[in-house]
Amino acid sequence: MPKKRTLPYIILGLLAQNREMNGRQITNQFQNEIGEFWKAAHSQIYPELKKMTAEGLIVKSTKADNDKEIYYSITAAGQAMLMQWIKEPLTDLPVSQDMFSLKMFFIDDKADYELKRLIEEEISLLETQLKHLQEREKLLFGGQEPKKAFGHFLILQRAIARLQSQLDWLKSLNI
Amino acid sequence: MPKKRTLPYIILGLLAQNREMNGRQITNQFQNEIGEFWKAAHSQIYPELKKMTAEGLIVKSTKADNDKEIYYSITAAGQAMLMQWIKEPLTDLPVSQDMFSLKMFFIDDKADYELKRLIEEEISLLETQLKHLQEREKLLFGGQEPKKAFGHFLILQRAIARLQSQLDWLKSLNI
DNA sequence: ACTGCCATGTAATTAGTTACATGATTAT
DNA sequence: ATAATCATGTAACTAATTACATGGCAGT
Repeated sequence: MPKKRTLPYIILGLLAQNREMNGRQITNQFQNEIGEFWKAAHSQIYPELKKMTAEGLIVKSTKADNDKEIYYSITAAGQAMLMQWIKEPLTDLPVSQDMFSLKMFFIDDKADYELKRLIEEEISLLETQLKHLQEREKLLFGGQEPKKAFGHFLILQRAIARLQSQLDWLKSLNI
Repeated sequence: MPKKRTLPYIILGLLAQNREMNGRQITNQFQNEIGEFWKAAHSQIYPELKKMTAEGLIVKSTKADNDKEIYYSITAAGQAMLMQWIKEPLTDLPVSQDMFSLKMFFIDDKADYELKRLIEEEISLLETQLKHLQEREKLLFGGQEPKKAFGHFLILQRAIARLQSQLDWLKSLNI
């Protein structure tokens, strides 16, 4: 039994929201909110789009004036597969491959300078990301609960709350 | 340039703390605290141990009465490489491949039943994990700040705080 | 002219997962 | 007896990363 794949579902989800996207537009999605939870390079996406087309989950088309850009749309079969995926129960929590925690884990001595250094670096990274997400929230929703894209709104709220609480915790340490 | 590896450093870190472990003991570490941040199956660990032995980062030995169990210890070269890794600056935040957030992201409608279902499932998973970590904390540290394994203590504290704040946030939602 | 971005693709390699496999020991 | 756990290993496969590659178009 092969490993459970995720990337095809993300692509289906994007195409369910947009009706038509090219490979580059899909790739760019991983630079914002989705990038908090999944990364994929264009070199992985283009072959995946071909595979999904062959499987009948998406269809491609080109514009009359520009045959360089290839647009994809979701099919009924793709829609069905996306819904089935969302309905599958959550079986386990994610493993966040967190270098900060991993390195900390191996520092035995409270007085080790590296401990302090790691905490400062992590605070800096978290603050930058928090600012970025707060700007995204303002840009996309402006503090208002939206009619559509409600899930998107929620995960952005959640990511912000999570960053904020991590920062609070780190700053409360007396190292 | 190949992708930055992490597993060898984790193995070095464990052997820096323990002086001698066999493959199974190393594998088992991924079921507790380290498992929050990294997963590895024994089928990945055994070949890695051989590779690291060939590179002179660790050395192997067997007990006189049991040649089935192979124990490994860290070398000076291994120690040096571990310290160098810890000193490398943190460059970016982890991507937690979180199915809950991903699925939520694709739900547009606040009234969609799947939204409520996902939240309930996530709460259940988080509560189970929180209980587990609270028991670990009691077992390992008993509420006391330790002299040694201070980093271990901190990441356990941090994981618990993070789970707690995620639960608070989910429960505060009115879906 | 040069830099950067749009747009798509392939090649080479590594990391990680699942499954297959063996044999010993311990508990019910 | 037989099931579970200890202990080590290999084989087959997939996912993902890095690097290589091409050509057009827009701005300075």
